[in-house]
Amino acid sequence: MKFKIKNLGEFYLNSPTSLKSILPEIKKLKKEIPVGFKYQEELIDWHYTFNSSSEKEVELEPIFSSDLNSLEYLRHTASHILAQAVKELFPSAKLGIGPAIEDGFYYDIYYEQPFKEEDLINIEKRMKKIVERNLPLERKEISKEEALELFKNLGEDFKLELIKELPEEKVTIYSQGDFVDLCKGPHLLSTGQVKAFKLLSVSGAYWRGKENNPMLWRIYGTAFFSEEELKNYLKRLEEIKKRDHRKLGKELELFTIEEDIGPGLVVWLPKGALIRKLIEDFWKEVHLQRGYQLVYTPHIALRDLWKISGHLDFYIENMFPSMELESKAYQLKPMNCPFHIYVYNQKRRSYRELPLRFCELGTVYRFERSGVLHGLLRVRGFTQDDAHIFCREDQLEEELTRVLDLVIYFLKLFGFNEYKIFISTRPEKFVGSPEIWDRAELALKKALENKNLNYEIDPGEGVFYGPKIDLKIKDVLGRFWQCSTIQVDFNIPQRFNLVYVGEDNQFYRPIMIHRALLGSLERFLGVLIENYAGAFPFWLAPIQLKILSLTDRNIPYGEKVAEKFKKEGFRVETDFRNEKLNYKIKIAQQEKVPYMVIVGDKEEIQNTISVRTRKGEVLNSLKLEDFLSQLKKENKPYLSDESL
RNA sequence: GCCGGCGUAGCUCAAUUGGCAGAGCAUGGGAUUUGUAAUCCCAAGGUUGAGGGUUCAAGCCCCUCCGCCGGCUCCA
Repeated sequence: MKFKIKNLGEFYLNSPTSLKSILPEIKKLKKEIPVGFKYQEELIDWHYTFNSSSEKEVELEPIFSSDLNSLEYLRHTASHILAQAVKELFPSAKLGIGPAIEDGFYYDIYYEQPFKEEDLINIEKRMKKIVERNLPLERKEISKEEALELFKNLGEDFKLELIKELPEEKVTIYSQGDFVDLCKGPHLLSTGQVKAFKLLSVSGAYWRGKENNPMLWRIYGTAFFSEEELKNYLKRLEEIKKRDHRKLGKELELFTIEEDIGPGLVVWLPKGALIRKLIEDFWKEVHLQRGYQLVYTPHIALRDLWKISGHLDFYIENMFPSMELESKAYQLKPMNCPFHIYVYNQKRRSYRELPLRFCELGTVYRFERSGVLHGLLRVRGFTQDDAHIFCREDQLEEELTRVLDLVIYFLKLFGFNEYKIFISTRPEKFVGSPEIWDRAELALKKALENKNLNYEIDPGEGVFYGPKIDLKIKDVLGRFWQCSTIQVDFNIPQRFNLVYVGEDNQFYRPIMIHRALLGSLERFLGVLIENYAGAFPFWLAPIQLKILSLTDRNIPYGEKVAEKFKKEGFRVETDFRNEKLNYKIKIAQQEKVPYMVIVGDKEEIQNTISVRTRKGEVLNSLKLEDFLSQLKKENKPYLSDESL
């Protein structure tokens, strides 16, 4: 068998042995030794054995430690080392699964007692010893029967369950020293290659994520090829902690969630409310410009409305319970769509009127289980930047394209230029005909292609009423957040018997698009706080300027300056307290005010101002008029691409 | 909801084996009149998340509940 390895040359193997056999030859090349290989889009390791001679020539792409894929090998091996360490320290522990994940790895392990933070320290120490032992890994293919026998003897009940469900006749196992695990790989050559790792946390996790299954302990960790990368990652975790919107929200007095008011219910404090107002005003303005019509609808409605819409059938576990009043049942709304249906149904609609686009910043209430609430990102009452578009089928693609255009316009405005986009297609249980689903899915794809956007398909993950596009935005720290969603709905127009009159005077059913661009204002602001680290751009800063007086003598001049800014519509605060300038700067800096305007005797005499930016730049003796005209230019939503 | 951890002044955090609840910041008063990230002094501030129990004595130990944090699951 011939192996062609990109940039490394050609190698030969006669009998079916693992790739390790060619390792000595590669070592002779005195080049970096690959971590593993990519073979037909799959990651394989040195332990991999090509068993048939039918493939005479095999092309392999080497994967080096600089390649992102290499982390999969490292972390997967790290998770085995973790499992081995736990088994050595706690022999009665039973192993669940232990994959490599985005930022590290975990292993789910059953044990009679919970693992504590101190246990993690000991486990980590034992892991270091296993790394020092530099145990070579071995891969073996065995039959299912053999595997069942092996793991039965080891008492690994969870592994038995996994093996029974595997479709293949043969399964692979990896071993290192005395430790054996069911695993399809890929792995490193030996445990000694795991250089920099750290265990991070432990928490409960149901076996296979199912609530009636037993709970295992999930130990999380991360691993890198160098100490430096590990250090950088830990630094990033610190940075994430510093930017936590719950912490900044308190420090900057943006919002509060009070035990006495209720879990998951947000109170916007004046500064946070102001940011929200600025975004809302802009949002409304843009929507009106783009052919949407603004509506307002109530927060509760008769419960029967939700019977017609189908929410009581498929959404009830997310709804607050009903309220009885004068023998009528009312329901707090979990969604805005039924209300917009009635806006549509105010009169007989003609094909000429379509598309109709109704938008609303609609506050909805959804019951979320107590354990999942999280700051602004997961709440029980939130305001969607919602809209429902009613259109003809032949308008679907164009409408979807317009929505995408709008969503990207908004996201760019806030500096989000990278996205992950997913199309969710027809699930097993669905309404409407397969044909109309196919046409809608095609419309979604075409709309994305019209905007030159890459996407992935989530097969079968659509809601039962129609396919959808979900958009995840990437923030400055490289994290992804789901905000925007665009959903096609064949169900609700039918349930409410929506029609329009066509050119031929017949009745037709419109298609409805649900869409939220920012998602919910609560979540979006939470993401924004973290993205900006609380330092909002000038147009959104709750306090744009702070006037700092040097001494009490300068207060009247300071007041005059403040008035001029206020007259131009800027948001100004003054700090005329009898304190040192340093102190006032420190405070303004903590408040993340974009510009500190300093007035002292010198400025007063020259009739100027001195400005310090929150980045620390100092501009002395500016003419007020010059600074004002600069600010006027800056006081607009930021657009990275003016052509949008 | 489940598992583990946590809950002390407005905020951030101390309080040894169970032995008089304390500091910094913020707040109020006073002194000082200040030049680019914290001037000094004084004062006030608490039913230690709530309720119950053990004890001569509970912030600390036990039970129940509430909330928060990290996960599981779900999603805007």
